[in-house]
This record gives sequence, structure tokens and C-alpha cells, in this order.
Amino acid sequence: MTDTSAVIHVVDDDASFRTAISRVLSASGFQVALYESAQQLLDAPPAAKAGCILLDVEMSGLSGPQLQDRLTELGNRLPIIFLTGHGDIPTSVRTIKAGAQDFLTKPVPRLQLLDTIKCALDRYEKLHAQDLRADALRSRVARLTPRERKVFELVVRGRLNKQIAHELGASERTIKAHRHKVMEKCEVKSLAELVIIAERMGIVPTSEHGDPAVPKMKAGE
Amino acid sequence: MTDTSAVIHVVDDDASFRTAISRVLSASGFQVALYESAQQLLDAPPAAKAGCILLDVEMSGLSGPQLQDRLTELGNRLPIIFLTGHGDIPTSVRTIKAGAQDFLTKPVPRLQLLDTIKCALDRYEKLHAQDLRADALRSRVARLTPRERKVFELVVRGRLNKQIAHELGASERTIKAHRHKVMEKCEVKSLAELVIIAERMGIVPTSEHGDPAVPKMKAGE
DNA sequence: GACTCTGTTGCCCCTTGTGACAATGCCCAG
DNA sequence: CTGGGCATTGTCACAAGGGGCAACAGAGTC
Repeated sequence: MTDTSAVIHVVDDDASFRTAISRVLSASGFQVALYESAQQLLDAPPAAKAGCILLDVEMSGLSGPQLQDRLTELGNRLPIIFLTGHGDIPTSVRTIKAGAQDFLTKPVPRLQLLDTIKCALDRYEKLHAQDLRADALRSRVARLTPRERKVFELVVRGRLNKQIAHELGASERTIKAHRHKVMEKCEVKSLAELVIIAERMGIVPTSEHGDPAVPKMKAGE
Repeated sequence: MTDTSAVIHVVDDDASFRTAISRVLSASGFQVALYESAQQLLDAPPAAKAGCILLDVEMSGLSGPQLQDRLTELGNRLPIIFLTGHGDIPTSVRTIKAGAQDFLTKPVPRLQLLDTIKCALDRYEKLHAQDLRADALRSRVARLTPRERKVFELVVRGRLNKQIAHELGASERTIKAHRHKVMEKCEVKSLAELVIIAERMGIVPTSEHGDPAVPKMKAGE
């Protein structure tokens, strides 16, 4: 079930190609946005809607890979699919390494294109869901005052109120007050949940001293 | 500074190529292991030493990409660099997506090859260091008895001893005992550190109920 | 100047977690 | 059969966290 609200952004300087692909994509229920140059896409607000980008490699002005780099810098979240008539291996490798969804060569079979787009949209969904969760965390932590934030950081590193009080030059009671606000603003009821937030936001340092009491590892291991 | 203890595993069915590349790599201070087929590498114990794998794409028997898949299944940690005389874009895309370090075409400039190898070795180092940290965590948690493990899981989810006692049908005192052993075996002094271990090992569930109090996000965000 | 937000702090009390000392019962391996 | 590991539980004393009530000070705002 393809998401019919998804927008496929097609960047290609070949007008006839744009027309053709637009027809194919529309017929499959996608919304299509056409751009005849990289700059045109950069100028347009790439709306925060589900979708993906079909990018031609060779274009006058910014090339496809260059546009990809620029978009990455700008924090683009839409998966990029390259479509090229005269691609070479080094370029495909570079773009894929840079996070492109795929690198297809023209003429691309209709089904292959649609399949790839489907994968890209799935990927977008995953990324987007992840972004939403990340934003939810960030927005909570962002509410903390500087002082609370400091307490937050020390708390999730296992410091006792007493130690924090000493490190920040305040009384233990004060730390308790801050700590309470931290728990409240972060919407958690237990220290465990607070630590999880901190860990997922990358706030917790990998090691406390030289000897890593809690070494870092990638998720899912 | 290239790690002279690194072993470059070269898999290629062209004897003259093996000889040539072996010479180049040796001259650069690398140890070289030659294989004339994918099977030969699979049969040999790919020692747990630093290094990387140079893989030809077209080979009789298992092809390069097939060997890559097989190695991945076997938990290979050595970065794979493809070297091919007649590579195509789809293959390069597939292998890179499957995690290959790079995909080079013969004849490959000597410097480019050495550069790529250097990157691969760097990557190996990072992966390896990560593995070591992950193993350290795993070995600690592995020491827990089934009961302790259960308590561990509940503790890092923010449950109170009282609640855990109820959930496991034991007295609070018992939970305290288990909890103590958990902290001891995991070598941590605070709940925070324990939670960090759990989180880095992927033990903590993303959400407690339907409403994710602590949504998941990728590291580094 | 009054009000709000932030940061402080004290006192008090209750709940929780920690740790030491001690003991019982079960099951498995030597 | 016996020692060791594992699960259990108790009591006691103490440390640490949680939260209500109250209050004060400085900064910035309306």
C-alpha cells in the first residue's frame, strides 16, 4: 500500500524525462514535484511531508551528488534515489556511502523504480518516526533551566545528591528541588527512565575516568 | 601510521594479480594472506587480528558478493574492499549497501588502494574497540543467574523493589539480595550506571505501555 | 513598583535503598 | 553423602531520595 500522500521530488534537466517519469509516478498514485535543476529544488521549500527525491546525476549547475551533499548539510530527511544515464562506479559508491537510497541507471524498468521508491518511502517513515521520538525527548530536556540541566547531567551519571550539592556549591536541599523539577519536566517517574533519556540523547559520557565502568556500544548488540 | 601487524586478506583467482598485489602490500609493510578462491578463505580460520579483505568480484565458485554475504552471516568484522575488473553499478551498490568498505576497479592506482586500505583498517579499529566494549558488558551481564537477570530487567525499567517483589512473587528482602548481586556482578555503584549498561545492551524496552514515556532514538542525536 | 521565574535553603517526615549478619531449603556435581 | 551455587527471608541500623511547607533574593518583565 503506497502512501498516496507521499511526494516524489524529481530533479532532472531533461524535460522529456520529467514528463515521462511524472506520468509513471502519477499513474501509481504518487504526488510529483518536478525541478529542472538542483537550484530549483534548493529554492523551493521541500516541505516536511513524506516522500523521496529522484535525482539525476549529470546536470548543469550543481550535479546530483553535489546537491545530495548540500541537502545533507541542510538536514534533509528525504531518501535520495539517483537516476542516471551515464553513471560510473566511483560515483555510485560515493553517493551510496553518503546515504543515498539507491543508484539506478536509465532506462530504469518501471517496476524496479516503483520498488525502490517503495523502499525509500518505508525508510522515510522509519526515519521520520525516529525523528519524532527524538524531538519529543529534546523538547523535554530543552525545558530545563541551566541549573536543572547541570543537575540532570550529574544525576544520570550516578552522582548522589550530596555529591552534586558539593560539586555545584549548593545545599543538598537545593539539589533535591532541582532534581524534582528535572523529573517533572522530563515527564519521568523513575531515575531509570531519566537515565534512558540521557543515554538516548547522548548526554551520558562513555566513561567516567580512564577505566570505563560502562563502555559504549552500538544499539542492538 | 599503518599498523604493520594488520593482515590484508586477498581473495582473487588470478595468480598474477595475487602476486602483484602481494608485492605492493608487503612493500607497504602489511602482512598479506592470499586465497585463490572464496572457499579457501572460508576454510582458513580468518584469525581475530586487525586487517581487511580485498575481494575480487568475479570468481569461479562463490563470487565476491556471495562471499561477502557468507562472511556477514558468520559474523565477520573485517572490512571488505572489492576489487574488480568488470564491475557494474548494481553490484557496487549492492555490496556497499551490504557494508563493504569500498568498491574499486582494476587497475587501481597504488595510492588509492593504500588509502582505501588505511580507511578500512581505521574502521576495523573502531569496530574492534566497540566490540571489546560490548563484550565487556555482555560478559558482566552473562554472569547473572536467571533470577538476578529478571530483577535486573525490572530494576532498569524503574520498578521499585516492592513492585519487583510482587511481580516475581518473592519478598522485598529477596529482591534486595538479588539487586545487590546484580550491582556487584555488573561492577557498578549506582543505578544510573546499571541503566546505562542495560540501555547499551538493548535490554530496555522502547516503551512501557502504548504511550512511550521514553521514546527511542539513534545514538548521537 | 508588582509580578514571575529561577535559584536558594531549612525543617520534618516518610519511603526506599543499602549492607551486614544470619539462616533455611533445593539441586547438582564430585 | 557433601560442598557449593542459587533462591529465599528476617532483623536491624543507616544512608539517600521524595515531597510538603515556607521563605528569601536577584533578574527581568509588564
